[in-house]
Amino acid sequence: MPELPEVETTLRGIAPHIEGHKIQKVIVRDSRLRWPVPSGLDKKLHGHSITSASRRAKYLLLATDAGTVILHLGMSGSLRVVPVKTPAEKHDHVDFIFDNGLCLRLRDPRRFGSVHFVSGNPLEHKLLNKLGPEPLSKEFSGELLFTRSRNRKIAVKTFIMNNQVVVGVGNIYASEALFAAGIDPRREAGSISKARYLRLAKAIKKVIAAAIKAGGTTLKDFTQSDGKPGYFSQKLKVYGREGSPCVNCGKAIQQITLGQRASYFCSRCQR
DNA sequence: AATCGCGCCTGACGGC
DNA sequence: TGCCGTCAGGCGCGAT
Repeated sequence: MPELPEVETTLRGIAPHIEGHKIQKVIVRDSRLRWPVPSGLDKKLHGHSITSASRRAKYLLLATDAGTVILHLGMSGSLRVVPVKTPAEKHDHVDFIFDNGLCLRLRDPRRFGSVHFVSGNPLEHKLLNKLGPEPLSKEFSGELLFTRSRNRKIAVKTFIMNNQVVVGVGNIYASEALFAAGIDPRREAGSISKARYLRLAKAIKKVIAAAIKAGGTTLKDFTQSDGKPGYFSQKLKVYGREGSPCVNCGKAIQQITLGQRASYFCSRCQR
């Protein structure tokens, strides 16, 4: 379940191996991802070098002078850099083979991920052009949350998970940030004060930055078979801890469903 | 415009 | 041991 920190960790792991390198071949073993992998990728990309690898929200952007590959890891996707002769395993759907003997390999058991190719500006792509600010950018602030939430009746947790409000706040970190800010996830977004949104924005930045830092600790092994970023090892204070004592007050953490998604909180510490 | 609920998909897990 | 039902979960999309 890649959240933004895992995608960022992936980016930092793969970028040094692929930037500036020429694509020799693209192999699509299974094009049935969330949307069909575009046909003719090999023809479009053959002979072109990656000019930059970057990220927008949870989308990875691999730019060439012929166009940009947009990748999303969905629920279960992972990207690894492996020696080109490494045998593909089950669920290894797409390979980008480079002239440095390495292969960028997309694995995605549940196939919720996707691969796109655009010849123009990738940020104008339909999936990207309505996205809100990056959580770690200065454009994302408590002011923005407050302004955008006026007259909104949805639960605040659902609100901050809306990609048009702010990107990259997934289910885990939404719960964690609301706990850190002391806000009940069920509260109506439009009823929360500016002061509390200032706290919440800071909490979102803090929890995501900490998770990226934790993920970074495994980067040195990124080309090895174990491509799992280590952000799960960071201590989650509420997520997945139903029934366990709150780290602040000891009361049992509760699990509820909001917007068809598991949500965890402390009813004493979060109001 | 805002909100709600669906469905894609497979591995993990619980029950028998 | 094996089979089956259930669930999770990002997120776009159609319906309301």
